[in-house]
Amino acid sequence: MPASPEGVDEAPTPAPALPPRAGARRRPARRGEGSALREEIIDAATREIAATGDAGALTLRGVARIVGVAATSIYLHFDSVEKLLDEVKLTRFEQFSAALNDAADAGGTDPAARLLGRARGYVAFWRDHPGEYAVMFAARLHPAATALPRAFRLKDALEAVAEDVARVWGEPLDADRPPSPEASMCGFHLWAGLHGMLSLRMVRPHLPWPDLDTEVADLVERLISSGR
Amino acid sequence: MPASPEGVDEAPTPAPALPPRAGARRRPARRGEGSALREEIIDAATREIAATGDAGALTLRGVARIVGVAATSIYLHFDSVEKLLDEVKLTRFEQFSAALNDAADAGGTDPAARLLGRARGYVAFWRDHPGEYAVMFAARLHPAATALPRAFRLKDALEAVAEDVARVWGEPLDADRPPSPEASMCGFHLWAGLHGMLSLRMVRPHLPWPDLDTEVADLVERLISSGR
DNA sequence: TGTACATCAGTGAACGCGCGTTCACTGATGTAC
DNA sequence: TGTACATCAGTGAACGCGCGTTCACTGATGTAC
Repeated sequence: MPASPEGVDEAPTPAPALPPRAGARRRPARRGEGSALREEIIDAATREIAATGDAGALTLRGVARIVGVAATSIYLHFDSVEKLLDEVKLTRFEQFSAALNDAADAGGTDPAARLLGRARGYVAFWRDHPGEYAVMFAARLHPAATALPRAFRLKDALEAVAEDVARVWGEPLDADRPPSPEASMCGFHLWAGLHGMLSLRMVRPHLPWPDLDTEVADLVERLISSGR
Repeated sequence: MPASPEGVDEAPTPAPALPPRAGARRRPARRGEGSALREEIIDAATREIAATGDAGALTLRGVARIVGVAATSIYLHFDSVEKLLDEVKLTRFEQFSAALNDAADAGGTDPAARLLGRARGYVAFWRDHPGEYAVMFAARLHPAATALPRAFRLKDALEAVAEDVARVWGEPLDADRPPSPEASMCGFHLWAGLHGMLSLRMVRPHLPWPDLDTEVADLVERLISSGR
Protein backbone atom coordinates (compact mmCIF):
# COMPACT_ATOMS: atom_id res chain seq x y z
CA MET A 1 0.00 0.00 0.00
CA PRO A 2 2.67 2.52 -1.05
CA ALA A 3 1.93 6.22 -0.82
CA SER A 4 2.99 8.29 -3.77
CA PRO A 5 5.80 10.66 -2.72
CA GLU A 6 3.81 13.82 -2.38
CA GLY A 7 0.58 12.85 -4.02
CA VAL A 8 1.25 15.28 -6.83
CA ASP A 9 1.23 12.68 -9.54
CA GLU A 10 -2.36 11.92 -8.67
CA ALA A 11 -3.56 15.21 -10.07
CA PRO A 12 -4.54 14.74 -13.69
CA THR A 13 -3.23 17.27 -16.16
CA PRO A 14 -6.05 19.42 -17.43
CA ALA A 15 -6.51 20.33 -21.05
CA PRO A 16 -4.66 23.54 -21.90
CA ALA A 17 -6.56 26.81 -21.99
CA LEU A 18 -7.96 27.66 -25.35
CA PRO A 19 -6.68 30.53 -27.44
CA PRO A 20 -9.15 32.52 -29.47
CA ARG A 21 -9.44 31.25 -32.98
CA ALA A 22 -6.45 32.67 -34.83
CA GLY A 23 -6.97 35.28 -37.53
CA ALA A 24 -9.33 33.68 -40.00
CA ARG A 25 -12.86 33.83 -38.81
CA ARG A 26 -15.18 30.94 -39.13
CA ARG A 27 -17.01 30.76 -42.43
CA PRO A 28 -20.77 30.52 -42.19
CA ALA A 29 -22.33 27.11 -42.53
CA ARG A 30 -24.14 26.21 -45.71
CA ARG A 31 -27.84 26.61 -45.92
CA GLY A 32 -29.70 24.04 -43.83
CA GLU A 33 -26.62 23.33 -41.81
CA GLY A 34 -27.02 26.06 -39.23
CA SER A 35 -26.91 23.54 -36.44
CA ALA A 36 -23.25 22.97 -37.20
CA LEU A 37 -22.56 26.14 -35.24
CA ARG A 38 -24.52 24.77 -32.34
CA GLU A 39 -22.23 21.78 -32.17
CA GLU A 40 -19.16 23.97 -32.43
CA ILE A 41 -20.42 26.12 -29.56
CA ILE A 42 -21.03 23.12 -27.33
CA ASP A 43 -17.63 21.78 -28.24
CA ALA A 44 -15.90 25.05 -27.45
CA ALA A 45 -17.75 25.40 -24.16
CA THR A 46 -16.84 21.85 -23.22
CA ARG A 47 -13.19 22.45 -23.93
CA GLU A 48 -13.27 25.70 -22.00
CA ILE A 49 -14.72 23.89 -19.00
CA ALA A 50 -12.22 21.09 -19.41
CA ALA A 51 -9.44 23.67 -19.32
CA THR A 52 -10.69 25.71 -16.37
CA GLY A 53 -12.77 23.35 -14.25
CA ASP A 54 -14.86 26.36 -13.37
CA ALA A 55 -18.39 27.00 -14.57
CA GLY A 56 -18.04 30.65 -13.63
CA ALA A 57 -15.26 31.05 -16.18
CA LEU A 58 -17.61 30.21 -19.01
CA THR A 59 -18.73 33.42 -20.71
CA LEU A 60 -20.75 34.02 -23.81
CA ARG A 61 -18.12 36.27 -25.29
CA GLY A 62 -15.34 33.88 -24.41
CA VAL A 63 -17.04 30.99 -26.17
CA ALA A 64 -17.71 33.20 -29.19
CA ARG A 65 -14.04 34.09 -29.37
CA ILE A 66 -12.98 30.46 -29.30
CA VAL A 67 -15.43 29.49 -32.00
CA GLY A 68 -14.43 32.53 -34.06
CA VAL A 69 -17.87 34.03 -34.28
CA ALA A 70 -19.69 37.21 -33.19
CA ALA A 71 -20.91 37.15 -29.59
CA THR A 72 -24.47 37.60 -30.75
CA SER A 73 -24.32 34.42 -32.80
CA ILE A 74 -24.49 32.38 -29.59
CA TYR A 75 -28.07 33.58 -29.19
CA LEU A 76 -28.99 31.86 -32.41
CA HIS A 77 -28.74 28.58 -30.54
CA PHE A 78 -28.84 29.26 -26.79
CA ASP A 79 -30.95 31.59 -24.69
CA SER A 80 -28.20 32.05 -22.10
CA VAL A 81 -24.87 30.76 -20.88
CA GLU A 82 -26.71 28.70 -18.27
CA LYS A 83 -28.58 26.83 -20.96
CA LEU A 84 -25.32 26.22 -22.78
CA LEU A 85 -23.73 24.98 -19.59
CA ASP A 86 -26.67 22.66 -19.00
CA GLU A 87 -26.18 21.22 -22.46
CA VAL A 88 -22.50 20.60 -21.81
CA LYS A 89 -23.23 18.95 -18.49
CA LEU A 90 -26.01 16.85 -19.96
CA THR A 91 -23.73 15.51 -22.67
CA ARG A 92 -20.96 14.69 -20.25
CA PHE A 93 -23.28 13.07 -17.75
CA GLU A 94 -24.62 10.80 -20.44
CA GLN A 95 -21.09 9.84 -21.43
CA PHE A 96 -20.28 9.35 -17.76
CA SER A 97 -23.09 6.95 -17.03
CA ALA A 98 -22.44 5.05 -20.26
CA ALA A 99 -18.78 4.77 -19.32
CA LEU A 100 -19.71 3.41 -15.89
CA ASN A 101 -21.93 0.76 -17.44
CA ASP A 102 -19.25 -0.18 -19.95
CA ALA A 103 -16.71 -0.46 -17.17
CA ALA A 104 -19.04 -2.71 -15.19
CA ASP A 105 -19.63 -4.91 -18.25
CA ALA A 106 -15.88 -5.18 -18.72
CA GLY A 107 -15.94 -6.97 -15.39
CA GLY A 108 -18.02 -9.77 -16.90
CA THR A 109 -20.74 -11.42 -14.83
CA ASP A 110 -18.94 -11.75 -11.51
CA PRO A 111 -20.57 -9.13 -9.30
CA ALA A 112 -17.38 -8.33 -7.38
CA ALA A 113 -15.53 -7.78 -10.64
CA ARG A 114 -18.38 -5.63 -11.95
CA LEU A 115 -18.29 -3.54 -8.80
CA LEU A 116 -14.56 -2.96 -9.01
CA GLY A 117 -14.85 -2.32 -12.75
CA ARG A 118 -17.48 0.35 -12.17
CA ALA A 119 -15.38 2.01 -9.50
CA ARG A 120 -12.38 2.03 -11.81
CA GLY A 121 -14.51 3.46 -14.59
CA TYR A 122 -15.53 6.27 -12.26
CA VAL A 123 -11.90 7.11 -11.58
CA ALA A 124 -10.96 6.75 -15.25
CA PHE A 125 -13.59 9.31 -16.22
CA TRP A 126 -12.16 11.73 -13.70
CA ARG A 127 -8.64 11.17 -14.97
CA ASP A 128 -9.77 11.80 -18.54
CA HIS A 129 -12.06 14.75 -17.77
CA PRO A 130 -11.04 16.39 -14.50
CA GLY A 131 -12.31 19.83 -15.45
CA GLU A 132 -15.68 18.54 -16.52
CA TYR A 133 -15.91 16.38 -13.42
CA ALA A 134 -15.23 19.39 -11.20
CA VAL A 135 -18.03 21.33 -12.88
CA MET A 136 -20.47 18.41 -12.93
CA PHE A 137 -20.08 17.89 -9.21
CA ALA A 138 -19.28 21.41 -8.00
CA ALA A 139 -20.96 21.76 -4.60
CA ARG A 140 -23.20 24.79 -4.72
CA LEU A 141 -25.08 26.16 -1.79
CA HIS A 142 -27.91 27.13 -4.07
CA PRO A 143 -28.06 24.44 -6.76
CA ALA A 144 -29.08 25.74 -10.17
CA ALA A 145 -32.81 26.18 -10.46
CA THR A 146 -32.75 24.55 -13.90
CA ALA A 147 -33.30 20.93 -13.02
CA LEU A 148 -31.48 18.81 -15.57
CA PRO A 149 -33.66 16.28 -17.34
CA ARG A 150 -33.64 12.65 -16.33
CA ALA A 151 -31.55 13.24 -13.20
CA PHE A 152 -28.63 11.90 -15.24
CA ARG A 153 -29.07 8.26 -14.31
CA LEU A 154 -27.06 8.77 -11.15
CA LYS A 155 -29.85 7.01 -9.35
CA ASP A 156 -29.66 4.12 -11.80
CA ALA A 157 -25.94 3.79 -11.20
CA LEU A 158 -26.53 3.73 -7.45
CA GLU A 159 -29.11 0.98 -7.84
CA ALA A 160 -26.83 -1.05 -10.07
CA VAL A 161 -24.10 -0.84 -7.45
CA ALA A 162 -26.47 -1.86 -4.68
CA GLU A 163 -27.54 -4.88 -6.74
CA ASP A 164 -23.98 -5.95 -7.35
CA VAL A 165 -23.18 -5.65 -3.66
CA ALA A 166 -26.25 -7.72 -2.87
CA ARG A 167 -25.19 -10.37 -5.37
CA VAL A 168 -21.70 -10.53 -3.89
CA TRP A 169 -23.31 -11.13 -0.53
CA GLY A 170 -25.49 -13.86 -1.98
CA GLU A 171 -28.78 -12.06 -1.48
CA PRO A 172 -31.58 -13.50 -3.61
CA LEU A 173 -32.75 -10.76 -5.98
CA ASP A 174 -35.80 -10.47 -8.13
CA ALA A 175 -38.56 -8.00 -8.90
CA ASP A 176 -40.03 -8.41 -5.43
CA ARG A 177 -36.73 -8.45 -3.60
CA PRO A 178 -34.63 -5.34 -3.93
CA PRO A 179 -31.15 -5.19 -2.43
CA SER A 180 -31.11 -5.02 1.37
CA PRO A 181 -30.73 -1.63 3.03
CA GLU A 182 -27.19 -2.71 3.97
CA ALA A 183 -26.30 -3.32 0.35
CA SER A 184 -27.81 0.03 -0.66
CA MET A 185 -25.88 1.73 2.10
CA CYS A 186 -22.67 0.28 0.71
CA GLY A 187 -23.59 1.75 -2.65
CA PHE A 188 -23.79 5.18 -1.04
CA HIS A 189 -20.50 4.58 0.76
CA LEU A 190 -18.82 3.67 -2.49
CA TRP A 191 -20.06 6.74 -4.34
CA ALA A 192 -19.26 9.08 -1.46
CA GLY A 193 -15.86 7.48 -1.03
CA LEU A 194 -14.94 7.76 -4.70
CA HIS A 195 -16.17 11.32 -4.99
CA GLY A 196 -14.34 12.22 -1.81
CA MET A 197 -11.07 10.69 -2.95
CA LEU A 198 -11.16 12.53 -6.24
CA SER A 199 -12.36 15.92 -5.11
CA LEU A 200 -10.09 16.04 -2.08
CA ARG A 201 -7.15 15.27 -4.36
CA MET A 202 -8.17 18.21 -6.49
CA VAL A 203 -8.47 20.54 -3.50
CA ARG A 204 -5.23 19.49 -1.83
CA PRO A 205 -2.99 17.91 -4.43
CA HIS A 206 0.04 18.16 -2.16
CA LEU A 207 -1.13 16.04 0.73
CA PRO A 208 0.57 12.62 0.78
CA TRP A 209 -2.33 10.68 -0.68
CA PRO A 210 -2.16 6.92 -1.04
CA ASP A 211 -1.93 5.53 -4.55
CA LEU A 212 -5.38 6.11 -5.98
CA ASP A 213 -5.96 2.72 -7.58
CA THR A 214 -4.88 1.02 -4.38
CA GLU A 215 -7.25 3.15 -2.34
CA VAL A 216 -10.17 2.38 -4.66
CA ALA A 217 -9.55 -1.36 -4.59
CA ASP A 218 -9.15 -1.26 -0.82
CA LEU A 219 -12.45 0.53 -0.32
CA VAL A 220 -14.33 -1.86 -2.57
CA GLU A 221 -12.80 -4.82 -0.77
CA ARG A 222 -13.62 -3.45 2.67
CA LEU A 223 -17.21 -2.69 1.71
CA ILE A 224 -17.71 -6.12 0.21
CA SER A 225 -16.19 -7.94 3.15
CA SER A 226 -18.06 -5.83 5.70
CA GLY A 227 -21.29 -7.64 4.86
CA ARG A 228 -20.37 -11.27 4.88
CA MET B 1 -31.68 2.57 8.33
CA PRO B 2 -34.55 4.76 7.14
CA ALA B 3 -34.08 6.98 4.13
CA SER B 4 -35.33 10.51 4.50
CA PRO B 5 -38.30 11.04 2.15
CA GLU B 6 -36.52 12.92 -0.59
CA GLY B 7 -33.28 13.77 1.09
CA VAL B 8 -34.21 17.41 1.03
CA ASP B 9 -34.08 17.84 4.75
CA GLU B 10 -30.42 16.95 4.67
CA ALA B 11 -29.51 20.21 2.96
CA PRO B 12 -28.62 22.75 5.62
CA THR B 13 -30.20 26.16 5.30
CA PRO B 14 -27.58 28.72 4.38
CA ALA B 15 -27.33 32.10 6.02
CA PRO B 16 -29.43 34.68 4.17
CA ALA B 17 -27.75 36.97 1.66
CA LEU B 18 -26.53 40.21 3.13
CA PRO B 19 -28.09 43.55 2.30
CA PRO B 20 -25.81 46.56 2.01
CA ARG B 21 -25.58 48.50 5.21
CA ALA B 22 -28.70 50.63 5.37
CA GLY B 23 -28.45 54.38 5.09
CA ALA B 24 -26.10 55.42 7.84
CA ARG B 25 -22.53 54.87 6.86
CA ARG B 26 -20.04 53.43 9.22
CA ARG B 27 -18.32 55.99 11.44
CA PRO B 28 -14.53 55.92 11.35
CA ALA B 29 -12.74 54.13 14.14
CA ARG B 30 -10.99 56.13 16.80
CA ARG B 31 -7.33 56.80 16.53
CA GLY B 32 -5.23 53.68 17.07
CA GLU B 33 -8.22 51.43 16.43
CA GLY B 34 -7.92 51.23 12.66
CA SER B 35 -7.72 47.45 12.80
CA ALA B 36 -11.37 47.40 13.87
CA LEU B 37 -12.22 47.87 10.20
CA ARG B 38 -10.05 44.91 9.32
CA GLU B 39 -12.12 42.70 11.58
CA GLU B 40 -15.35 44.09 10.17
CA ILE B 41 -14.15 43.35 6.66
CA ILE B 42 -13.26 39.76 7.50
CA ASP B 43 -16.57 39.36 9.22
CA ALA B 44 -18.51 40.71 6.24
CA ALA B 45 -16.57 38.54 3.81
CA THR B 46 -17.19 35.48 5.96
CA ARG B 47 -20.90 36.17 6.06
CA GLU B 48 -20.98 36.76 2.32
CA ILE B 49 -19.31 33.41 1.74
CA ALA B 50 -21.62 31.76 4.24
CA ALA B 51 -24.56 33.15 2.28
CA THR B 52 -23.38 32.25 -1.21
CA GLY B 53 -21.05 29.29 -0.82
CA ASP B 54 -19.17 30.69 -3.77
CA ALA B 55 -15.72 32.26 -3.60
CA GLY B 56 -16.32 33.84 -6.99
CA ALA B 57 -19.20 35.84 -5.57
CA LEU B 58 -16.89 37.66 -3.17
CA THR B 59 -16.06 41.09 -4.58
CA LEU B 60 -14.18 43.99 -3.11
CA ARG B 61 -17.00 46.40 -3.79
CA GLY B 62 -19.57 43.99 -2.45
CA VAL B 63 -17.75 43.62 0.84
CA ALA B 64 -17.32 47.39 1.06
CA ARG B 65 -21.08 47.83 0.59
CA ILE B 66 -21.86 45.39 3.38
CA VAL B 67 -19.45 47.03 5.79
CA GLY B 68 -20.73 50.47 4.78
CA VAL B 69 -17.40 51.85 3.69
CA ALA B 70 -15.80 53.15 0.49
CA ALA B 71 -14.45 50.46 -1.82
CA THR B 72 -10.96 51.88 -1.54
CA SER B 73 -10.96 51.41 2.21
CA ILE B 74 -10.54 47.69 1.73
CA TYR B 75 -7.04 48.39 0.44
CA LEU B 76 -6.11 49.84 3.80
CA HIS B 77 -6.08 46.28 5.12
CA PHE B 78 -5.89 43.84 2.20
CA ASP B 79 -3.87 43.86 -1.00
CA SER B 80 -6.54 41.99 -2.93
CA VAL B 81 -9.73 39.99 -2.63
CA GLU B 82 -7.68 36.80 -2.79
CA LYS B 83 -5.76 37.79 0.32
CA LEU B 84 -9.03 38.55 2.06
CA LEU B 85 -10.43 35.21 1.00
CA ASP B 86 -7.31 33.48 2.30
CA GLU B 87 -7.82 35.17 5.64
CA VAL B 88 -11.41 34.01 5.82
CA LYS B 89 -10.46 30.47 4.94
CA LEU B 90 -7.59 30.44 7.39
CA THR B 91 -9.85 31.49 10.23
CA ARG B 92 -12.47 28.93 9.40
CA PHE B 93 -9.97 26.13 8.94
CA GLU B 94 -8.55 26.82 12.36
CA GLN B 95 -12.05 26.72 13.83
CA PHE B 96 -12.71 23.55 11.88
CA SER B 97 -9.72 21.63 13.17
CA ALA B 98 -10.33 22.84 16.71
CA ALA B 99 -13.94 21.68 16.43
CA LEU B 100 -12.80 18.26 15.24
CA ASN B 101 -10.46 17.89 18.19
CA ASP B 102 -13.13 19.02 20.61
CA ALA B 103 -15.57 16.55 19.11
CA ALA B 104 -13.03 13.76 19.49
CA ASP B 105 -12.39 14.72 23.11
CA ALA B 106 -16.12 14.66 23.75
CA GLY B 107 -15.84 10.96 22.98
CA GLY B 108 -13.61 10.47 26.00
CA THR B 109 -10.72 8.02 25.85
CA ASP B 110 -12.37 5.13 24.06
CA PRO B 111 -10.84 5.24 20.56
CA ALA B 112 -14.02 4.07 18.83
CA ALA B 113 -16.01 6.79 20.56
CA ARG B 114 -13.36 9.35 19.67
CA LEU B 115 -13.51 8.27 16.04
CA LEU B 116 -17.26 8.54 15.87
CA GLY B 117 -17.14 11.84 17.76
CA ARG B 118 -14.70 13.29 15.28
CA ALA B 119 -16.81 12.16 12.36
CA ARG B 120 -19.87 13.73 13.92
CA GLY B 121 -17.95 16.92 14.54
CA TYR B 122 -17.05 17.00 10.86
CA VAL B 123 -20.71 16.77 9.90
CA ALA B 124 -21.73 19.29 12.56
CA PHE B 125 -19.31 21.86 11.15
CA TRP B 126 -20.84 21.37 7.72
CA ARG B 127 -24.35 21.75 9.09
CA ASP B 128 -23.38 24.96 10.86
CA HIS B 129 -21.27 26.42 8.04
CA PRO B 130 -22.29 24.89 4.72
CA GLY B 131 -21.30 27.89 2.64
CA GLU B 132 -17.88 28.14 4.21
CA TYR B 133 -17.41 24.40 3.86
CA ALA B 134 -18.22 24.59 0.15
CA VAL B 135 -15.63 27.31 -0.36
CA MET B 136 -13.00 25.66 1.83
CA PHE B 137 -13.26 22.43 -0.15
CA ALA B 138 -14.24 23.70 -3.59
CA ALA B 139 -12.49 21.44 -6.11
CA ARG B 140 -10.45 23.63 -8.40
CA LEU B 141 -8.57 22.37 -11.41
CA HIS B 142 -5.88 24.93 -10.77
CA PRO B 143 -5.65 25.30 -7.00
CA ALA B 144 -4.83 28.82 -5.86
CA ALA B 145 -1.15 29.60 -6.12
CA THR B 146 -1.24 31.19 -2.67
CA ALA B 147 -0.38 28.25 -0.46
CA LEU B 148 -2.12 28.71 2.84
CA PRO B 149 0.16 28.59 5.86
CA ARG B 150 0.43 25.53 8.02
CA ALA B 151 -1.59 23.35 5.62
CA PHE B 152 -4.49 23.83 8.03
CA ARG B 153 -3.77 20.81 10.21
CA LEU B 154 -5.70 18.57 7.87
CA LYS B 155 -2.74 16.24 7.95
CA ASP B 156 -2.79 16.27 11.73
CA ALA B 157 -6.45 15.34 11.73
CA LEU B 158 -5.75 12.48 9.34
CA GLU B 159 -3.00 11.17 11.59
CA ALA B 160 -5.19 11.43 14.67
CA VAL B 161 -7.85 9.38 12.91
CA ALA B 162 -5.33 6.76 11.85
CA GLU B 163 -4.11 6.48 15.42
CA ASP B 164 -7.60 6.02 16.77
CA VAL B 165 -8.31 3.34 14.19
CA ALA B 166 -5.08 1.62 15.16
CA ARG B 167 -6.03 1.75 18.82
CA VAL B 168 -9.44 0.29 18.12
CA TRP B 169 -7.68 -2.56 16.36
CA GLY B 170 -5.37 -3.05 19.30
CA GLU B 171 -2.20 -2.06 17.50
CA PRO B 172 0.63 -1.15 19.87
CA LEU B 173 1.51 2.49 19.27
CA ASP B 174 4.47 4.53 20.34
CA ALA B 175 7.03 6.89 18.84
CA ASP B 176 8.64 4.09 16.86
CA ARG B 177 5.42 2.42 15.84
CA PRO B 178 3.08 4.53 13.74
CA PRO B 179 -0.36 3.22 12.80
CA SER B 180 -0.29 0.43 10.23
CA PRO B 181 -0.85 1.31 6.57
CA GLU B 182 -4.26 -0.37 6.90
CA ALA B 183 -5.22 1.96 9.74
CA SER B 184 -3.98 4.98 7.78
CA MET B 185 -5.94 3.85 4.77
CA CYS B 186 -9.09 3.73 6.87
CA GLY B 187 -8.39 7.32 7.87
CA PHE B 188 -8.39 8.28 4.22
CA HIS B 189 -11.55 6.30 3.63
CA LEU B 190 -13.26 8.10 6.46
CA TRP B 191 -12.30 11.57 5.27
CA ALA B 192 -13.18 10.80 1.65
CA GLY B 193 -16.44 9.20 2.70
CA LEU B 194 -17.50 12.12 4.88
CA HIS B 195 -16.52 14.72 2.32
CA GLY B 196 -18.31 12.72 -0.37
CA MET B 197 -21.51 12.39 1.66
CA LEU B 198 -21.65 16.09 2.34
CA SER B 199 -20.66 17.49 -1.01
CA LEU B 200 -22.82 15.07 -2.97
CA ARG B 201 -25.77 16.12 -0.83
CA MET B 202 -25.04 19.71 -1.74
CA VAL B 203 -24.80 18.93 -5.45
CA ARG B 204 -27.89 16.76 -5.61
CA PRO B 205 -30.11 17.57 -2.66
CA HIS B 206 -33.06 15.79 -4.22
CA LEU B 207 -31.66 12.29 -4.49
CA PRO B 208 -33.12 9.93 -1.85
CA TRP B 209 -30.13 10.02 0.48
CA PRO B 210 -30.07 7.89 3.60
CA ASP B 211 -30.30 9.67 6.92
CA LEU B 212 -26.95 11.38 7.29
CA ASP B 213 -26.17 10.48 10.88
CA THR B 214 -27.04 6.87 10.17
CA GLU B 215 -24.77 6.84 7.15
CA VAL B 216 -21.89 8.32 9.14
CA ALA B 217 -22.23 5.83 11.97
CA ASP B 218 -22.53 2.98 9.49
CA LEU B 219 -19.34 3.99 7.68
CA VAL B 220 -17.37 4.30 10.90
CA GLU B 221 -18.63 0.92 12.06
CA ARG B 222 -17.78 -0.79 8.76
CA LEU B 223 -14.29 0.69 8.67
CA ILE B 224 -13.59 -0.31 12.26
CA SER B 225 -14.89 -3.82 11.80
CA SER B 226 -13.07 -4.30 8.51
CA GLY B 227 -9.76 -4.59 10.33
CA ARG B 228 -10.46 -7.02 13.12
C1' DT C 1 -33.31 30.31 -68.71
C1' DG C 2 -33.52 34.46 -66.13
C1' DT C 3 -34.81 37.10 -62.12
C1' DA C 4 -37.21 38.66 -58.01
C1' DC C 5 -37.69 37.41 -53.52
C1' DA C 6 -37.75 34.91 -49.14
C1' DT C 7 -34.94 32.77 -46.08
C1' DC C 8 -30.89 31.35 -43.73
C1' DA C 9 -26.76 32.24 -41.17
C1' DG C 10 -24.88 35.15 -39.34
C1' DT C 11 -22.50 40.52 -38.16
C1' DG C 12 -21.37 45.06 -35.83
C1' DA C 13 -22.15 48.95 -33.22
C1' DA C 14 -23.90 50.44 -29.13
C1' DC C 15 -25.92 50.42 -24.35
C1' DG C 16 -25.46 50.14 -19.37
C1' DC C 17 -23.46 47.61 -15.57
C1' DG C 18 -20.22 46.16 -11.99
C1' DC C 19 -15.76 45.34 -11.42
C1' DG C 20 -10.62 46.34 -9.69
C1' DT C 21 -7.55 49.98 -9.29
C1' DT C 22 -5.36 54.86 -9.23
C1' DC C 23 -4.84 59.18 -7.24
C1' DA C 24 -5.40 63.23 -4.90
C1' DC C 25 -8.01 64.65 -1.20
C1' DT C 26 -10.47 65.37 3.73
C1' DG C 27 -11.53 65.70 8.44
C1' DA C 28 -10.71 64.48 13.07
C1' DT C 29 -7.31 63.85 16.74
C1' DG C 30 -3.36 63.53 19.26
C1' DT C 31 1.19 65.82 20.33
C1' DA C 32 5.29 68.94 20.46
C1' DC C 33 6.40 73.38 21.45
C1' DT D 1 -2.82 77.35 27.91
C1' DG D 2 -2.84 77.96 23.08
C1' DT D 3 -1.59 76.62 18.46
C1' DA D 4 0.83 74.52 14.60
C1' DC D 5 1.55 70.27 12.68
C1' DA D 6 1.89 65.30 11.85
C1' DT D 7 -0.66 61.36 11.65
C1' DC D 8 -4.54 58.34 11.37
C1' DA D 9 -8.63 56.67 9.20
C1' DG D 10 -10.64 56.99 5.82
C1' DT D 11 -13.35 59.30 1.02
C1' DG D 12 -14.72 60.34 -3.92
C1' DA D 13 -14.11 60.84 -8.59
C1' DA D 14 -12.32 58.78 -12.43
C1' DC D 15 -10.11 55.24 -15.51
C1' DG D 16 -10.42 51.20 -18.50
C1' DC D 17 -12.13 46.52 -18.90
C1' DG D 18 -15.12 42.62 -19.95
C1' DC D 19 -19.51 41.33 -19.55
C1' DG D 20 -24.65 40.30 -21.26
C1' DT D 21 -27.94 42.10 -24.21
C1' DT D 22 -30.47 45.02 -27.91
C1' DC D 23 -31.24 46.20 -32.51
C1' DA D 24 -30.91 46.98 -37.13
C1' DC D 25 -28.30 45.24 -40.67
C1' DT D 26 -25.74 42.06 -44.45
C1' DG D 27 -24.52 38.75 -47.73
C1' DA D 28 -25.08 34.35 -49.71
C1' DT D 29 -28.30 30.86 -51.42
C1' DG D 30 -32.13 28.43 -52.66
C1' DT D 31 -36.78 28.70 -54.94
C1' DA D 32 -41.10 30.27 -57.22
C1' DC D 33 -42.50 32.18 -61.24
